[in-house]
Amino acid sequence: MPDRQDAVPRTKEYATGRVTRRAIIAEAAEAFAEKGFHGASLRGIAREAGVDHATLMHHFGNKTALLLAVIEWHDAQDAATSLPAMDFTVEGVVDAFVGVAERNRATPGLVQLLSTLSAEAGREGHPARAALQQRHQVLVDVFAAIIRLRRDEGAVDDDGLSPEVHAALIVSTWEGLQVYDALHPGDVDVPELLARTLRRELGLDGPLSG
Amino acid sequence: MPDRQDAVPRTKEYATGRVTRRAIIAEAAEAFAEKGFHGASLRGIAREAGVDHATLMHHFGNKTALLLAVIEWHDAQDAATSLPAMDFTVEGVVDAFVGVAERNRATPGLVQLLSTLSAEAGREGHPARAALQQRHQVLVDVFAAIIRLRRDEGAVDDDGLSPEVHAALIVSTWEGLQVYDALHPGDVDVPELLARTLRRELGLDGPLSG
DNA sequence: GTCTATAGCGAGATAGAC
DNA sequence: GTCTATCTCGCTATAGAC
Repeated sequence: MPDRQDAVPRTKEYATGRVTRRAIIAEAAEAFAEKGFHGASLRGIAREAGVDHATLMHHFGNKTALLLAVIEWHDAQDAATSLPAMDFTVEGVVDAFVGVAERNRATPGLVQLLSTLSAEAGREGHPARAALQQRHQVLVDVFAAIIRLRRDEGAVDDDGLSPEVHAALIVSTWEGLQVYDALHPGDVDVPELLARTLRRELGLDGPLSG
Repeated sequence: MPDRQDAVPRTKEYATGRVTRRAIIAEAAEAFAEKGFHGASLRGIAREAGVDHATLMHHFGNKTALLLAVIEWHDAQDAATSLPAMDFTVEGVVDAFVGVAERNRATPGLVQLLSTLSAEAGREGHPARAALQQRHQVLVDVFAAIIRLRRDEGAVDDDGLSPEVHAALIVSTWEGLQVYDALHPGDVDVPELLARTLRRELGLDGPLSG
């Protein structure tokens, strides 16, 4: 695998840096998913993208920020099509998120990277902390709203937990399942267990049997 | 903070290397919990322990192995007192593990490190993968045995999941809660939510009330 | 044999020149 | 916006001390 110096043609748009950024992100997505976060090197990614190591650093600042850019780019492809199409009903929300879990099976490398990042960002001052907190918060807000709705409908009974805490418990289970699945391949079926959890917690398995 | 070269006296036991190992582990535990896995440097830990960087490498091989040694050392202090005292009843198991979760609150740095390690080890070939798999398996075995017991007793109904998968779901929830807690401090009460989850899944909240 | 030290490689990250 | 130079780091290989 010698020089791919000219994989990105030096067009006018190239001079703006956008092509450079996108080329780096594309190479980084491949490298991270293939070799893992620590296994991939910024020098190698930069070389494959046809730029210098310091140029990559100029655009992204640090390795974690580059990984975040990769994840955002990956999310944008998924969310742009799936989430807007989600109707805000209990069944719609469950189907949408189970669908995300199912599509995640196609990119286990990125899921594992995201799990690692979530755990790493648990430390104050981590460069990705705010982004990961917001990422969780989006899920918690959706689930908490559904839980409130279902309690008002009488479909689930109030267990004494605030809807937000109950939602956090669901999100934690989902994330924990992804970690467990990566560590014990084949032992658990993440989309199925997520679906079971959601149906039970959101009262879709019959009147107050959950 | 200049040289602490002579923090460990050159006694006869020192020559066996055990004192050196323990001194390194003690410094590593402090450094990892304080600065995180990547923030702490082996050179710094070695310097604080009064040995050379290469000496540390000789004893532990790599940074991850040192972290594992720290965690094993931490576990040994906890497990040696709590788990043998656990009676193998449903209440006993729940109390024992909720107790572990409560004691974990005292060392959030190490818990966060372990969460990160679990996520990282989700990649094949990771140096700590086998150790983390076994660590999970111990928990799954205990919970699966209890679930079997409770099903035989008729205290919980068979939900169609194997006891092992159901146990894996519980372990995943616990681990996920620890990650969530580190990322959103104060939003969730890990021991309380673990206790709720265990009581519900193991049928301690009344006859088949789920 | 057991333990410790030296030297070097490639990595992430920073600073400054162009 | 890009590159050169430099820092410290994890890690390996190898040799020396007890």
